[in-house]
Amino acid sequence: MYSARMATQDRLIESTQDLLWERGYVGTSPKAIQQRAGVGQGSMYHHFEGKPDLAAAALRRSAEQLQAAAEADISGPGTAYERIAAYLNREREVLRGCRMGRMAQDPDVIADARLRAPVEETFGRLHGRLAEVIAEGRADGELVPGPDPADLAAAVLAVVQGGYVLARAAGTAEPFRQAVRGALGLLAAQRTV
Amino acid sequence: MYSARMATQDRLIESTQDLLWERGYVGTSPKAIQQRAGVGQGSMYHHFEGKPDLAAAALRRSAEQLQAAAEADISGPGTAYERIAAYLNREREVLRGCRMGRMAQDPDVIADARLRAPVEETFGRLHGRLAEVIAEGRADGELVPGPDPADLAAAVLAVVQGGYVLARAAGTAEPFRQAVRGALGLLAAQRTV
DNA sequence: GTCTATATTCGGATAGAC
DNA sequence: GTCTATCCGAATATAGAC
Repeated sequence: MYSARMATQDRLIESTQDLLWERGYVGTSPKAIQQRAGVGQGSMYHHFEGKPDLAAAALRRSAEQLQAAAEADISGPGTAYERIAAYLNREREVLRGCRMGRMAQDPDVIADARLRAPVEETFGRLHGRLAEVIAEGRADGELVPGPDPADLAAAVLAVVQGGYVLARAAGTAEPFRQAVRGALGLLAAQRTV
Repeated sequence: MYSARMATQDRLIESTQDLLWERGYVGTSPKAIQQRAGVGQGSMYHHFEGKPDLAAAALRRSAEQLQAAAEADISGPGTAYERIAAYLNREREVLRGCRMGRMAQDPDVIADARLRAPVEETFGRLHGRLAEVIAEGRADGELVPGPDPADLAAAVLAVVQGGYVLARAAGTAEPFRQAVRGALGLLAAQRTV
């Protein structure tokens, strides 16, 4: 249930964002969305064509938010290592998992280009930015020559996404934190300092 | 549809294993299981109490199979690095994702101790074995002193699980392979050789 | 052990009044 | 724009015949 001040569309979108995060696409029903938004059936179908349409809007918004948050860390001040560490250490609410990564598991999302696009784009951009930061670190002499920056960037992203998986499986955030420490330990060995 | 030779229970369990992998727990209906197994309603409810019971049996079996496969790589011949590389490079059918990791996303699985146990146990054992191998590599002088073996083991596991996520999001196996190459590149730098 | 009814609720949506 | 009524099929099971 959201502020009565907020526009109906926005309440519907936010409810959908939350439910997709918690329960995934298959597990999210229009009725549940309406109830959480405090909105009736007719209202939802007036503003959106149906569940896929609303989900697409919710995923687009989540993608924007996630990209903005990650960008803030990755493009912050500091060395390449520090910026990657900032990104890795930012992650929060580990047991809720990643809003975008979760969607990658859902066959109905993967099968629908409109739903998959925000997910693919989010990881594509993050990957690109991380690879740039690593390449800059190399160029500056901060990092030793070694594995392809694109490969390292993928490994960093994977540690985060996999960390979420391990944490949820374990019922505790500890595996996520271990994985991040492990990855940072390995990256630290790449520094010339 | 499975061999008519196979016992009804086994056909039901295998159908369930496949469907849980493809569609997750929420996305898997008793009817779909029966159809894939070529078995009627009554038959399924004769052998199993219901969907949760059947899912528990399927997850237990998948857990055994996954653990055995991973154990074969991790405990094979070679140095610590080579055994980890064997594990990382073994992964297959990347776009299908991990049968166990997928379950970690499903709230109904996570919430039910009986369903979550096989998932938790699988990752727990894999983590333990990987940490042992890394610790052995340290003790043998193959690997330089560095991050906690438990942290490195978690990072390795996370790279695999996260690699699956990135690959499915991208619609191609490439991100998985990049992440594995990146992780192996970082691990290679830990060798004393 | 397996099959065919039957039951109940939910999922996803349309129709039309206000 | 929002509400209520209604629709149809799927999800998950139970009952009882064979």
